[in-house]
Amino acid sequence: MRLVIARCQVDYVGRLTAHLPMATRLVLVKADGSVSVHADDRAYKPLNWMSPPCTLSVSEPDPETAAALGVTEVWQVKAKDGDTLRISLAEVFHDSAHELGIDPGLQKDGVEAHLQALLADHPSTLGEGLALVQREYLTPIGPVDLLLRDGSGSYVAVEVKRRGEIDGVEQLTRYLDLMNRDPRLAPVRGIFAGQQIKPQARTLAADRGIEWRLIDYDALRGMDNADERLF
Amino acid sequence: MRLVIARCQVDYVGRLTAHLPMATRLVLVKADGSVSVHADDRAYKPLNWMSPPCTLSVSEPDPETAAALGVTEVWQVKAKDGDTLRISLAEVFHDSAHELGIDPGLQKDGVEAHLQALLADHPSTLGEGLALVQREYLTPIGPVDLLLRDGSGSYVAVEVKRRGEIDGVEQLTRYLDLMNRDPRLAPVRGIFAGQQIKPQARTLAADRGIEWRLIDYDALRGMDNADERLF
DNA sequence: GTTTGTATTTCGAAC
DNA sequence: GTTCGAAGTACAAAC
Repeated sequence: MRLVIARCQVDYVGRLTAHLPMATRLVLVKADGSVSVHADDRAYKPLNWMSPPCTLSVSEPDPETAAALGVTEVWQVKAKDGDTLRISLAEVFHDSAHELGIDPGLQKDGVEAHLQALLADHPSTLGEGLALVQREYLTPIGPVDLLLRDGSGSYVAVEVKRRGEIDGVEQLTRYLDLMNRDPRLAPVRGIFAGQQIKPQARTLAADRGIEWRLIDYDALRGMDNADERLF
Repeated sequence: MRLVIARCQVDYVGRLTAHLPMATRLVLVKADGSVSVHADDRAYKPLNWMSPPCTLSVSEPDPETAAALGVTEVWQVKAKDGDTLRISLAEVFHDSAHELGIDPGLQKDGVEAHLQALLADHPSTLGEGLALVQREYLTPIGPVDLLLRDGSGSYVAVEVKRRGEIDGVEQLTRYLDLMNRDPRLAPVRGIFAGQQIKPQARTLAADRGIEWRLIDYDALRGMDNADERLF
């Protein structure tokens, strides 16, 4: 990885045309050839970037820009589809290269899938007497996250979201409409479950006769660990 | 901005739980307090990050981790809602700080808007005998980029994209369906125009009876300059 | 302040 | 390879 701190001007021509006036910035050139330009704020998004695969070529500035802006070097980063990032470097304050090696990669925990798995193991969290029939129960328009059965034998369709929003309620509504047309399943009621559920999603769910449940992920995980310890 | 290249282990607890095993990475600490951790690939997204506002505090590792992993320093980055990024530093290969100042910011240039303006000025580029009726012709479901009329007086709806993809064809299809229900407009035919048009967009357009046209942006701009010179 | 929509989205999985 | 959906999405505009 090469780290360059320099006064530079950046021009991008590709999906849009963008221009960064001359200022001091960090330019990162990574081992995969990708290039990014960072300002001194914002953690997530670079000011400008070129995703790999792309190729960097260094050239001299034309005499006028060299004279006018003090540009000493021009980096041209090109993608296969012609997208171009042009970095015109003036003063270079820092320039260093480092060997990093391949990263072992991120281990994620707690995504929607895990939430679904935990709820599948502990369906009673969603309501007294509920039992799992099937995960990812397939309907013609897609899979229902959890299909449960309550104490009286009625089916319950559950949609699990990390953050419950309106579209999730719409999705569950479509499943319920469909399932309730199947005499082997009907009547099916719905539960919308999420770590968070937006106010409007709650309102819509209630309006559709769908129950909603807030899920305490940490508590569920605790139950799971307790299980592992017990058995 | 502080640049640190170090062997480190990273743990994030917040909206999810994530873990990065010990490896050499770049850690960026920006002037707004934000922190990001980069591997030696991918331009856009850091491996891990903490968005501002957040606060960084440095502490000693507990003796066991210090002994086991060689951790010499622990950085704890906390957001207001409790999200925490913990960076456990072992070997530090590089550590430097730089004053960058406030960035003047990105200037985006709407190529699509310009393309539309140029085509409005030169509608015959899209076909013999075509003349402009209106730009941004409003339908109940949104504006059609260009409404033209051909030599026989029939209307032509034009959708302009820098990169034509399937969704653009779908959009134009909706406009055409609607406009063709208006007896004052019907029959309306469609032209899908773009600097690039993806193969599947071409296929879909053809299938829908929509013509597509590749636009030479530079040539159009040339025509525009020529006009300015003439008049 | 909250909701909605966009992004040079990126990224991964399913098909 | 293409399409679809999720993301610790981030980010800006509209309400």
